[in-house]
Amino acid sequence: MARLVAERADIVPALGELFRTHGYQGTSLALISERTGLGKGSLYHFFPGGKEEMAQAVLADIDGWFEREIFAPLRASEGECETTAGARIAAMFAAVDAYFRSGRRACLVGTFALGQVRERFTVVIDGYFWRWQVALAGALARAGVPAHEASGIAEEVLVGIQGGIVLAHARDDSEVFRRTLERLRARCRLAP
Amino acid sequence: MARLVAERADIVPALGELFRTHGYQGTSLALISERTGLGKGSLYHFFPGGKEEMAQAVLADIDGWFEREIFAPLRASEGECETTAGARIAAMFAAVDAYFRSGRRACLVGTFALGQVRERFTVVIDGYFWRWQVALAGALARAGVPAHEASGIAEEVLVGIQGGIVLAHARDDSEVFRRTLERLRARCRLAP
DNA sequence: GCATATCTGTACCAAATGGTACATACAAAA
DNA sequence: TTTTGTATGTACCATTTGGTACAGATATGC
Repeated sequence: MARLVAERADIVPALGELFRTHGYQGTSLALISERTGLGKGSLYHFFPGGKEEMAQAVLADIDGWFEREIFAPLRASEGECETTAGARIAAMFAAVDAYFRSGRRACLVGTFALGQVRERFTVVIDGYFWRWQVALAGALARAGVPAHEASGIAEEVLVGIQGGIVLAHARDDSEVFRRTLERLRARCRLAP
Repeated sequence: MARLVAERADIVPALGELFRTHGYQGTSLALISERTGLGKGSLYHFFPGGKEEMAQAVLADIDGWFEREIFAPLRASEGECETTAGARIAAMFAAVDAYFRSGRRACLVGTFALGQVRERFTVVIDGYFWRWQVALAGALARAGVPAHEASGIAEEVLVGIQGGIVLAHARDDSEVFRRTLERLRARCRLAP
């Protein structure tokens, strides 16, 4: 009985990839057990709430990552550090491209939003998109975009990212996603 | 044993709504049986291939509907009838808004594209988006949009529709979808 | 009226589902 | 070294899964 993981956080990323590619219902405990290498004993030790708690943990992990790597940097007001708001928006696009692997990786929040499972995770799903849009709109305003346009453009960016992921998957082609990001970047009045 | 349906086409729409909201794996035969009112006997009579054949039938049905109501009208060259290419594009947006119920109804093709199920239905998923984009690009060109821009704008429209659906679901708000369509309409240089 | 092809309900199947119980192995603190 | 809390594997559970078999009901053509 060699110990495989020290804490549950160690397998959350693997769980994330499973839920991404197989959906909530499509991710069976057998599959989870196989991919993580952990038996049911361990799984239910780390996640007493079973599959639902695993999904919640994954969503919290993703939410935390975006908060740290995307939302917070966007919100950081100028003066705190030397980078401009424009540079931070550019950094967001780069991070998004990397995170979603140019559209080859699905957005778990978006995937959950589309199905019936949404109801189980409403709060997280709702918060994720709202906080992203508000943070981006703020950065856009600080970058010189007229206040009444900022929120609309931010919404446009989120729509584009999600749509780009869908089309990239449908066509099995990451170029659609890259082109979309490029276009959105231009829409934010940033140099490529 | 009262007869409920004359032919399998009668229950395909109901199957579509089930797959839309519960996904492929989430749609169990028990659920199908309950919602359609048909027992397994009837279901396997109409769809000997089981669930997979049901999903294929639904996709074929959807594909046929879009071909008839969206793609073909877009392709129709001017002169065949009196409407202009611009009017046909406007009609497409209206039809899309109605079909997806302003984003409250998911796109089954998009949903399938995101998950692992994609592999089972690659051909249909691929064809659906390509034919749509090509037809729309043609109509745009005929409406006066420069040829080198038409395909890009068409892609932008498809991305926007899919992204709009995702965000409308996430926020449980159809306004995001309507705003997106409005914006895309403007992008096609059409009056609202 | 009768034969035939088309439907439909029920019973059944093996496999997989999410989940529980518990004895055992391990590591770190005492 | 013993103790204690943390992991882990295995066996097991009821339920549900997708799918089959088939007898009986219902239409339709002759």
